[in-house]
Amino acid sequence: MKTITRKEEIIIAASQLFKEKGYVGVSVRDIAQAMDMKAASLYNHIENKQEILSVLVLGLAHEFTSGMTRILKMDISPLQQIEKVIELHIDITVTRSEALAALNNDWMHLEGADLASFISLREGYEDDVRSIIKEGIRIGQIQPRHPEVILFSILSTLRTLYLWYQKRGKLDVNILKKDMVAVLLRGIV
Amino acid sequence: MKTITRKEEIIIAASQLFKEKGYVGVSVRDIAQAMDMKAASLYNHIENKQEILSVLVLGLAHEFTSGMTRILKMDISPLQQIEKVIELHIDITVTRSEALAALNNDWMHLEGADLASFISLREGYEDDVRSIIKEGIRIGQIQPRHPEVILFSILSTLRTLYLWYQKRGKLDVNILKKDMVAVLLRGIV
DNA sequence: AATTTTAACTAACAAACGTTAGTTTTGTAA
DNA sequence: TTACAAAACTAACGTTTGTTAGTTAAAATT
Repeated sequence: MKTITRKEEIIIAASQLFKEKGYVGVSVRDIAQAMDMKAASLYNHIENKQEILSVLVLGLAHEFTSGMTRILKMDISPLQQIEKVIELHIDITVTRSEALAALNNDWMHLEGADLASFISLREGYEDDVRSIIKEGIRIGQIQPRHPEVILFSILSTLRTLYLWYQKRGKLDVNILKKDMVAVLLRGIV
Repeated sequence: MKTITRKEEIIIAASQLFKEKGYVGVSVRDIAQAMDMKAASLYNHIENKQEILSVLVLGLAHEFTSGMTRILKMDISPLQQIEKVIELHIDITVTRSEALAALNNDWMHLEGADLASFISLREGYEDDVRSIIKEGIRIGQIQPRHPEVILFSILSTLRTLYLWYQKRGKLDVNILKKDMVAVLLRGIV
């Protein structure tokens, strides 16, 4: 029985506000109002405002990293790994779109160790995708284009999918995966 | 002789700060400091803080719109029009990356008529790209995939190019255009 | 040389910010 | 029923926010 703590409720409420106005644009009083309580009461559950951001951003970053670790362990071709990466992003987009917004737009408002930790996780993740692409090129499975262009064009599409997914009536996830894989891998012509 | 006004200097300085910390994360005192003056002095040149954002975002939105108008007037195929759209985005990314950051991340902090005007410009622009894609599909030049997936995957890549362009050593614009067109249109396999 | 305009300054404002301290209410366990 | 812990409250704090008013120095115009 997975029960939800008050702290988690606060973080969920905050993440929805962050998605609309950004971390700095949302005050603790805004968050409190969304929870139907007074701002000071929040501090019975959280240490400070930044902890909310940290839980959202670092929590999600670890989800990506562990997803990547799982993919790298699979005994499949680079191209199939890229497919798995696309599916990973889509799954996370569907289930955690608010946290994704925070990760994309507000990570720079982390400080100290949390900020350093996030940057390192993100760089590691990009390095992993880059390696897959390079290996795919090496064995002739992927076109010998500048790897950075490929890396960027795939990742930026996947990273901003959350902006678009819900707006367009939440179409079926499996159809979305199929179409995204097709468009990203095989192009549109 | 195109001289630069003090107001424009302020807007340029502000846009660089906005790119790092976001519109709400930058105070007018931050902007003043970057200009080596006191915050109150800014108000000899601007009406208020939001005017800076408005000039950046709406100015750029009109650049996109007029670029699109130019493309739609050309007597070329849908696929060639998409190519032109890609080139338009790359040109703007290279010359106006700070304003692009504001347009992407801070447009929601506009208010009233400016906000409405931006939303309408953006929707019109997306409609234009969508129409090109649909026509391309109709005449068999573009794969009969869900047009929204194609639209989104191209636009999101182009919109976030600014995040990535400068980081990777500002490679040659023409090479970039060629590679982006290839990856976005013909895929990577 | 006198006048006007431009663009900086200092000082201050009311409002909003994140956060703390101390107190009261609410729900659970003895 | 009492005792305790959890979670709300009120009140306030020191800062920072965007902005205004009034003043002064320099530059341009008459």
